[in-house]
Amino acid sequence: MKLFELIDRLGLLLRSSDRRSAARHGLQPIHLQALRFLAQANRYSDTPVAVTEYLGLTKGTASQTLLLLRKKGLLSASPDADDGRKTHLQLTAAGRRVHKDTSPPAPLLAAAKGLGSTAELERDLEGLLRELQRDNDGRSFGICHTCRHFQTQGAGYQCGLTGEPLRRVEIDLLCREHEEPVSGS
Amino acid sequence: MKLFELIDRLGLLLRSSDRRSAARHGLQPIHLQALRFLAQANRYSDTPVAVTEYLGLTKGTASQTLLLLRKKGLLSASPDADDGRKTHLQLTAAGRRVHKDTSPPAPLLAAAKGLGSTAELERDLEGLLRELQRDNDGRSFGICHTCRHFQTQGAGYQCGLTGEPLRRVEIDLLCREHEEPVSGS
DNA sequence: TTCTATCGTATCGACTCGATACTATCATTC
DNA sequence: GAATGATAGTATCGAGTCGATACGATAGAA
Repeated sequence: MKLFELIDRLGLLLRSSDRRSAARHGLQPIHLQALRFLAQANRYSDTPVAVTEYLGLTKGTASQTLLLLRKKGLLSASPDADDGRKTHLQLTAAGRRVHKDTSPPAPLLAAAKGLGSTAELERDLEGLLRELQRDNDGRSFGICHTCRHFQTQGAGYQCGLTGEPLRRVEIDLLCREHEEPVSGS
Repeated sequence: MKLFELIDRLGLLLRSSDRRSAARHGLQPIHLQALRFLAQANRYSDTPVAVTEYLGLTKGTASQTLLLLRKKGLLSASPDADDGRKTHLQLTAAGRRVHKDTSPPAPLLAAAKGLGSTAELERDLEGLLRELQRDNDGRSFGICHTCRHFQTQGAGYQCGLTGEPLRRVEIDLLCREHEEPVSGS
């Protein structure tokens, strides 16, 4: 199972690279992961539960991590207008600075340069990812406009699941409710 | 930088999968990583320093992790015959059982099945890996017989760096001193 | 209204992790 | 041989992750 060893080792290297860049900001690797996700999450996915699912933690652990990020001033929180249980999280200016400084890690960027085209590599990894997350928790966290529920509405867009209209900038973000289109469309 | 996001997410899923299977044995993900490495490490690499470098930790942290694995009876340690500073680590029968049960993680195995040939994927990942570890700490931890110092000696093998003869089973193991062959050979 | 599911926080104990300090052994140099 | 420096490993400390458990608050359904 050579493929596993390669991915495993790659993950190890990226993690230790993350550890170093996180340390520059007084953070842990998991904090960078959380910031990366929230920087790309749409309005249905910028909440503690979504972070919990994405990072594969329990909600208690995720809550602690997010609390620390808020305390450090990298995240701000605002209550949902309609649902009193929900909290929406946004990167502050400081949070965006940290995110920009650490994503993607410079070493990987350099490494990819020496590889030429990455198109088929990306296709293969995508396939692997889809299979894995089917097993994991069922959530794919895909990009909004590639979703089964994504609809065009005249000149605009809307989500078929919630019925809400979507702004242009939202359709490229990650969504917790994302589902692969039914095959054969 | 789509490639980064894919690898990042893949690493996250594997890690959380590791976390679950580690928990079944009362362990943390890092313990599985250590066992995986030691199960493949040759006689120059089955020591705490090698684990330290491979996992990208500090030696203090690695020492603690290994101590716990010894306390749990998954690793045994024996002093080096020639160098009083060195300690060699071996998986015990219990350690091998845990390793077999958790490597590779079942979900990945299943995911790879639906992918067909993984040859070019592996080639690409290997290239990426080589670049990354050049940046990281310089050590590639490659397989003995692919090393610049690997030599055949009559019917046997030997390491050109230490001058020691190598047994057949050793030449497929990972080595801390591994160096890519000089190009053009 | 009651029941249940969901969202989020608080607390506890085991463990990771880096930093620092320390011991012991080997290698080099004088 | 003795001093010096490099290498291998351990011990301890504080901050933080992490799962488990418990809890409170809101929402939705029966």
